[in-house]
Amino acid sequence: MKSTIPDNGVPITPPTANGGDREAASLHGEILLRLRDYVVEGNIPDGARVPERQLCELFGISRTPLREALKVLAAEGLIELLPNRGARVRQLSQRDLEELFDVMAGLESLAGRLACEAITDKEVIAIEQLHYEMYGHYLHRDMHGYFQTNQRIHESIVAAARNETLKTAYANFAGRIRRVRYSANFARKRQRWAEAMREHEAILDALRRRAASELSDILFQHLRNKRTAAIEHLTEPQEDAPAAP
Amino acid sequence: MKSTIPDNGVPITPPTANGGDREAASLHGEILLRLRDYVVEGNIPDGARVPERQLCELFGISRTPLREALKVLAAEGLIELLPNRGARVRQLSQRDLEELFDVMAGLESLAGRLACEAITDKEVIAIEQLHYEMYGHYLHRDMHGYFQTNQRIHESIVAAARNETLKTAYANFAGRIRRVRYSANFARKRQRWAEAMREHEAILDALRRRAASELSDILFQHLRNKRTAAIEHLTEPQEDAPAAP
DNA sequence: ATCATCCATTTTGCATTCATTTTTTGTCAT
DNA sequence: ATGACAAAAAATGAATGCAAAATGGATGAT
Repeated sequence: MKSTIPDNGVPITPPTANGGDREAASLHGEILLRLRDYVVEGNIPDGARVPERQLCELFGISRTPLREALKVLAAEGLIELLPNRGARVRQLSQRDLEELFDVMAGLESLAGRLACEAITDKEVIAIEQLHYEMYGHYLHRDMHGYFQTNQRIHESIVAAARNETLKTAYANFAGRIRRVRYSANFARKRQRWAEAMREHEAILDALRRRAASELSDILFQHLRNKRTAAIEHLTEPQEDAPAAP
Repeated sequence: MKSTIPDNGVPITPPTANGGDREAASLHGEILLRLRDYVVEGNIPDGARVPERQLCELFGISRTPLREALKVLAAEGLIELLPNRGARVRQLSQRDLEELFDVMAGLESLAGRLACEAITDKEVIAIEQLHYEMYGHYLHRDMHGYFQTNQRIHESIVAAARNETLKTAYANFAGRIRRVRYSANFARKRQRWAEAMREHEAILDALRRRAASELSDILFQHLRNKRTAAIEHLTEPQEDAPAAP
């Protein structure tokens, strides 16, 4: 007789679409991670077909695990599956991007709200540190450093929300956008940069006061503005380098 | 020479994990839909292993497409993959449920915000209609009807957000929760029911005024309260049937 | 009786094979 | 040359095969 009592093995495969952790016990899991990076990093042009056989050679595997990974990437929205015509890299329309940014904004807005309930003083201080670091990058017009620190701040807020489900979803959507960022590097307008700094001040302030609703609002607006800048950048490609305040 | 110019075929496979639309050109897509339903409807007990071979017989297919579907369901978070031990239905801890509810709350909060930007008067009126209908169910203590209408209201709000990406993500998370709901039927406390009605009044009011931030707040709080009720229900199983106001 | 060990059976993971469909190439008529 | 058509080649999607691992049960020691 077969028992339906759950066994207590440890799940190795990520519980949900997962770009963060670098674990992989099975071949298909390993391939999933590698292929996702491969696509996100833009090794296949937008809208181009995913060369199944070539990738098999590249990774040194058979088609079965690769195809399994493709199905997952399709579910994540990174690629599309065409009936009898394999997979192709999903080309995001401007509308798609707007939608993605809005969802990201919603998730971060949520993260801020939850963070207010759970964040420790120590964590707030750490974010303050990052904020000043970022301000330094801003003053030195170091865009790369600025972006990196900016991202760390947003990640810190998501981490402070104490919600793994949210974190995973956030990582998933971030991955989809990152792919676009690789091809078209988002340069911000000077004006927008100063604005963003001010918004970050407000974020920090609301976080200090644990003002959940307020933080939620500010974060959404902040991401919304980012969205506008990004979309504008896509339509009229180049923009001036940022200058000091 | 191979061209990298995108061909213009029509993608049939859902762009992301998709429980809503009933399309499927490929076998694995068909199986994905059927298997997802099969799991969500609770045909396999919590934490039990997913019998690969049996399901193949049930669906009349070979293992390959089934295994592909399993990988996707794992990515969606409905099942877990154990290395060399197949798949098992993911058992959600109380913490997992709390997280899921919070993410749902965040998504609906976002939906409300976006809806305020895009919703038409006609749509608002339609939601008002649903609201009165729901009130009728409330007065008649028709819990089933109440739930159904309630769900339609929330879906209407999500639809009014005009964001397919959001809608898809919402459906995905809703599916994960629905599985739990099948096993433990969420009965609400009488007091909570009256409260929920009041909250819905406020939701409708904010929606009429297109008060984005306010609606966002109310929706989050509304879902938060739902969460509390649901979790309480899980720990102390049964509760009284709702009475008239 | 309880527990550990070994072996048969089953299951899993991946590679390989096979039937279709699509894509490319080649031919011919205009 | 250009286009239509047909055949060859390649690809996709699914089924099958095979080695490795896990499971279950029998055996034997304590």
